Amino acid sequence: MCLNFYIYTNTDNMQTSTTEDYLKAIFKLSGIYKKGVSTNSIAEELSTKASSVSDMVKKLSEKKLVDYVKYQGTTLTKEGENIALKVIRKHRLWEVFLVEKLKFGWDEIHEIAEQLEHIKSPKLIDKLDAHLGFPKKDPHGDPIPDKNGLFPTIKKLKLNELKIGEKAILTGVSEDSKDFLSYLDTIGLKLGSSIEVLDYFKFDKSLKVKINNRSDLTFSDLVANNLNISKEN
Amino acid sequence: MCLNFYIYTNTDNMQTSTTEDYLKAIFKLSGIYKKGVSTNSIAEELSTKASSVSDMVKKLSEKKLVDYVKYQGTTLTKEGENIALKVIRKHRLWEVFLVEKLKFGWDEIHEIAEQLEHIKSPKLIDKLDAHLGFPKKDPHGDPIPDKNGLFPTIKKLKLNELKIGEKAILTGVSEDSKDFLSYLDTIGLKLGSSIEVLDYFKFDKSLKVKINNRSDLTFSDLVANNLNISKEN
DNA sequence: AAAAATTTTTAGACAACACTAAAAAATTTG
DNA sequence: CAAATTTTTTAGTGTTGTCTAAAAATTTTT
Ligand SMILES: [Mn+2]
Ligand SMILES: [Mn+2]
Ligand SMILES: [Mn+2]
Ligand SMILES: [Mn+2]
Repeated sequence: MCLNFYIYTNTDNMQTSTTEDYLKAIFKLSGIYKKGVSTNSIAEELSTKASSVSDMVKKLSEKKLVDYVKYQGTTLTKEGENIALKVIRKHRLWEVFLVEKLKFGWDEIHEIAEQLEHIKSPKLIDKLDAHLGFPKKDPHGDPIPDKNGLFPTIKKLKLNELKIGEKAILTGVSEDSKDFLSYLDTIGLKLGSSIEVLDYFKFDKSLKVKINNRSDLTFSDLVANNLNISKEN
Repeated sequence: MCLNFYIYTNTDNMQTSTTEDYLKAIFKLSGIYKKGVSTNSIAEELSTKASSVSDMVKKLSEKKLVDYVKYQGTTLTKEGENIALKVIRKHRLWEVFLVEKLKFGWDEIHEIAEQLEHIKSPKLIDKLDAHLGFPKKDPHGDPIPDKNGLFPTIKKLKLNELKIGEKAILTGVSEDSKDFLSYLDTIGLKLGSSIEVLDYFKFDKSLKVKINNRSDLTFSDLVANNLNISKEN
């Protein structure tokens, strides 16, 4: 009887799309700040207010999805991380679908995937995965977690870490906004493009680069910081 | 100034998935009862309580999506009907996707489509439509409204309207539940199957039928009433 | 280490939706 | 047509998630 009570406690652990978005945001921010994630940073990531976040992390903590101590930030529990990884898997697989099958541009898919990632079905995602041929990366170069939430941790090298004269291949982007991605489209930069650093200006940290051995142009540090690369040779 | 006010009034007419489901339910029920749709019937269709429906139709009426007079039932306005038809278009296109592309059975798709139909994106559905080759019917034989909400009104003939000796082709089903559809699967009945009425039992209105010129079996009136057919010859 | 600035939490409201119980209206029945 | 039954609405609550304003804690500055 007492055992029963224990077992069935917390069994109704189905998430709303809101709680899924919170867990995803905390997961993303955990990769950046290694300590507990700050209330303000979650609020900014989700375009909401700190007071709303404060309320929510308290509730997530009751559900044992996060560890939260007042004034000391939030970290995911194993359970919370599992849920976040499942949502990220769904988000990235749907993004592949939108680009590969429906022919959307990589700059148009984020908002749609933000909705599709919350569709609940035990079978749907694995069927989608198979339909897409078990892709390993999404259209932005991000790795897709497998059924068990595992994916290779690729050390991300940013374009602004290169020295003058070095060459690299674009392997991913750290920013999914339409503004950023359609700018890359207009300059002809896509995953796999080659980038050579021609010059570096100390004043504003901007870079003069040559892309695809053709056009010369200048990247601000902010742009360069959102371009993930792997060094050539 | 006054004009401005008028124009921008009611401009924020974005629906929640709840209101979309209400509008869809009212549309479906309007086809059956030609008068105003009763509060109780909406409640039953949506598995909710009459008091909740009473609240909601009042709100939908304020948004000019339904006409509602206390104690006299609810009907869709033109605007409400347009929204309902868009949701139905999305539901049926996603069902085609799930069966044709992801290889789901027709008995597994209803609940998933019930979620997918609420995804908001101006471009998504037309791209999906193109990807699927502009299908005209969903996996249950229901017509798919076009971009403008138009679809042919097919007069539905039900199996229990046939006389002994008549033959027909299964063109659709009026019931989407897994229980019903997987029963049809086990007896090998699918869209396009031929059905011949061998006998009719007055007592319970059940029918003895031969399907695909092979097996003989008996259908209750309830089953026969959910099988849509077109007469052969 | 006190003052100032920033971050975080609490308090109090609100909107959307759902529910139960009870009241009111409409319909069916005898 | 009055009584009984059914349908519908209202009243009062609860839950989830959001917000603003104000209080409290923490961190930074001087
Ligand atoms: Mn989302
Ligand atoms: Mn992505
Ligand atoms: Mn739905
Ligand atoms: Mn259908």
